[in-house]
Amino acid sequence: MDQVTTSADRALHVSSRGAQTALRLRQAAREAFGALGWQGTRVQDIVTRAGVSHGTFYNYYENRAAILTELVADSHAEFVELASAPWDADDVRGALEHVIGGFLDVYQRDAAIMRTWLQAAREERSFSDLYRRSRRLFVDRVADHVGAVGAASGRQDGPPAQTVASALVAMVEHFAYCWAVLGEVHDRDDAVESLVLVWGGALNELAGFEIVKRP
Amino acid sequence: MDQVTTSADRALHVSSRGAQTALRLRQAAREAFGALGWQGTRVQDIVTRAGVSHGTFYNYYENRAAILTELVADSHAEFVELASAPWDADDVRGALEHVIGGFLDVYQRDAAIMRTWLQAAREERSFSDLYRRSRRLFVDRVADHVGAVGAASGRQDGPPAQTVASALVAMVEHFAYCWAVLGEVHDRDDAVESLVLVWGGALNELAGFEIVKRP
Amino acid sequence: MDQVTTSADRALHVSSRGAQTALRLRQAAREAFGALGWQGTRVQDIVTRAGVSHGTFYNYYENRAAILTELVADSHAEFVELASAPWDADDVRGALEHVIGGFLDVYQRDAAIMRTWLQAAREERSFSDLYRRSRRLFVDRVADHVGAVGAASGRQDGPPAQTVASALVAMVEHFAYCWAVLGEVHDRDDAVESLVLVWGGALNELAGFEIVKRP
Amino acid sequence: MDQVTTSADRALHVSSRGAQTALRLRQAAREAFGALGWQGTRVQDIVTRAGVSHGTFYNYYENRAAILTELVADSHAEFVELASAPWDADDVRGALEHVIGGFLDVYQRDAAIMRTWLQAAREERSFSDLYRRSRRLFVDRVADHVGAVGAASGRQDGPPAQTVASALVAMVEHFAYCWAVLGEVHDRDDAVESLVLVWGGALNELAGFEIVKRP
DNA sequence: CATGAATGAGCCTTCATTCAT
DNA sequence: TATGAATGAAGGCTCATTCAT
Repeated sequence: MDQVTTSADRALHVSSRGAQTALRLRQAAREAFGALGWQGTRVQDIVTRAGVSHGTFYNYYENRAAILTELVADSHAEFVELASAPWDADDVRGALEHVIGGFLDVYQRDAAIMRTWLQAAREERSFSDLYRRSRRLFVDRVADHVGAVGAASGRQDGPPAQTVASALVAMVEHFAYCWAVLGEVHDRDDAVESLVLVWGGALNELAGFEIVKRP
Repeated sequence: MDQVTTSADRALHVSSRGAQTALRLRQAAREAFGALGWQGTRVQDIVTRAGVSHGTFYNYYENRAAILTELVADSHAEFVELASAPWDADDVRGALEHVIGGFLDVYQRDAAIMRTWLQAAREERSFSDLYRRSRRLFVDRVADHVGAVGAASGRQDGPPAQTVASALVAMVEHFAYCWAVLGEVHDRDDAVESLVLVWGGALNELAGFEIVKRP
Repeated sequence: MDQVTTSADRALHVSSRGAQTALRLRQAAREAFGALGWQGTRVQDIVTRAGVSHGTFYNYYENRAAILTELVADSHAEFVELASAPWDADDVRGALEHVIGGFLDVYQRDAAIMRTWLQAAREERSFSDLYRRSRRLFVDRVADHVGAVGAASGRQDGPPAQTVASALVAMVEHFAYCWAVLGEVHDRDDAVESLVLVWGGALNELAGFEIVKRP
Repeated sequence: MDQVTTSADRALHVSSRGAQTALRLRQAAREAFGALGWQGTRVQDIVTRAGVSHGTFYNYYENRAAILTELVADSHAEFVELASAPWDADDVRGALEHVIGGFLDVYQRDAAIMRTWLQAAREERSFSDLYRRSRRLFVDRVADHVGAVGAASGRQDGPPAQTVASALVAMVEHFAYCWAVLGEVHDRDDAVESLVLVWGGALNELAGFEIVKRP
């Protein structure tokens, strides 16, 4: 009886026309967020780019955050995949190059969304939660490896694997941000080499021998 | 009506009463920004905390950005000092521990301002410029050292010093952010040890020998 | 392009399928208005309950008001019938009990519509006109009786029959509203007895003798 | 720290200028509500009449409902006073004339607000609660009297005093509404006489003798 | 007949900033 | 210097209604 109805009970958008419009809105949002940032983007900026009316937006998304959520989900999925990729224990350098290179590539391709995501994370809980979860995934995975290397070395006095892992992930992540979002100039392959060099140096320190060999 | 008002009316706030008010506003702003963030803080939030009227704010600061600029300047100065501190070339480990530890300490003490600064940097050019300059300072300094170490090793094939330096600074910086702002849990000394371990590992890689010795 | 559409396209809804849909819409509207009130009910709330699409509504009704008009017409017809029912002049008490009891019963059964009708009457002229006409019917009829009773008493100094009648009808009507719509708790038979008592008392006053006898 | 600030923390309006503006807003609201009703009145309609800007309204009232609440409070206070007035048990007719006449006068003077109040009561809980409380006050008071009269008569078989009282109050109230708000034409003194006649007739029925004598 | 996507006018509310006192 | 009232631009969101399929 007293059932509450939301604007979402309006449309399912299963038709091809509806799907088309949703797609155009997403693309328009991607452009708008990229150009104007999270705070700078008004719903108006999105619908103008999409060539639809203001009201149409609300047939598809509850608000500005909802559409960003969808865009972010795509990037997030790619990171999850990267973080879950198998790892060649016999070729640590190769594995590092692959994962770090992949990370930089995804980050650069989605730079606009990454920037917006991080902006939004400052004011909307859902985005910061997703960011934290995303980061967690990498840190935990890295901590496993770091812990294993440290344990194999037989030395007991090193710093916690979680802390080392947090530092390594922070490096890659923020380097990617400075490069892809802030526009710091680096050659992509130099970047991978540098990050692998640092990461490898850390592993060598922990292992006590050259677990990551010079190329 | 015929009372003359001079431009000195809105003056330098050198009187002790004016200075008092300005101080209270700055402290109130620090609190407000810390609690509500950059986008979340309205001028109202500041004046309420300062116990002054709305209009008074504009006697001292042009707008919300102006007061943050002052607060940020303090933190920035500390970073400049850190980045310019002398460097003991004979005790690289000790020097690293000192600078990195100092950085973490400043960051944590000023966590609220750092958070706000970075938020504001996403939408106001002046803050992002200051951030870039601040970061540049560290990166250049580190690049000098990294370059020197690499040059001493006699090897020509390593990655650019600027890129390696960017990665190392990104690591410390973003680790500090995750720790002090996002609330990731790490012991302070473990954090320093971890960061020094990674940084030292990188230098050792570049040097080709143990320039940074195990503790 | 060259397909011709005739006005018959939007036609009389005489087909069994059309009639079905119209019926479902009316029932859905009855539910929706009952649950959400006049201002609170959107076309969406009706079509959702009816299980038809948004556009379909407008194939049957011009707007929200049109469908309420139909629902209200039913209730109105019942009141007209009540107001026009024959009146047993020899058993005034019995006649009063019958009409007042009938009024309460109709009012309670249609409480949801009555509530909505009166809400809509505050902002749409057509509904308030209908309300006025409906009320007029009762008042005029009662005024006839009151006038007759007063005239029979031979006294000339009483208040106008129209005014007394207006008061009596207002009593029954608003009591019914408070009971059926606002949820004031009264036993149905006590209610009839109370209203008849007051009404009868008034007639006795006017008649100057016990035209309405104690039960 | 995380204290929430509302728009109400903005101004206290203790200055004469502020009080002036608040007064103008209230008068403007009275006019606007009177002319346009509850649903029909936009904040814009109020500020235009008051000759102030849109934003100014929100310096004084949280929203449209807040300003009506203040206006309604005045009328409500008058009803409370009426309902609490002393009652001359020796001159029931005089007492009835006084209270009923007073009620009609207040109702007519505040007709615009009464209309708006009742409109708003259909959709905002606070207004309907106030209405219920207001009505309750009268009904309870009347029920006491009706109960006393019934008890004095020694007859046990009458309807509940609460139900009779509800009917009597409903009569006066809705008659006043039809007269003052809907514009039904009645002479004020005839109206009082009619209502007293009915009310008195009811008391006489209950008492079993002429407790309310013919004038 | 049914569908549901598209439209856009319209209202509410916030808040940075100005300015007369 | 301090005050706080006034301003008004700006943006979010709703929902009745239209219309092509």
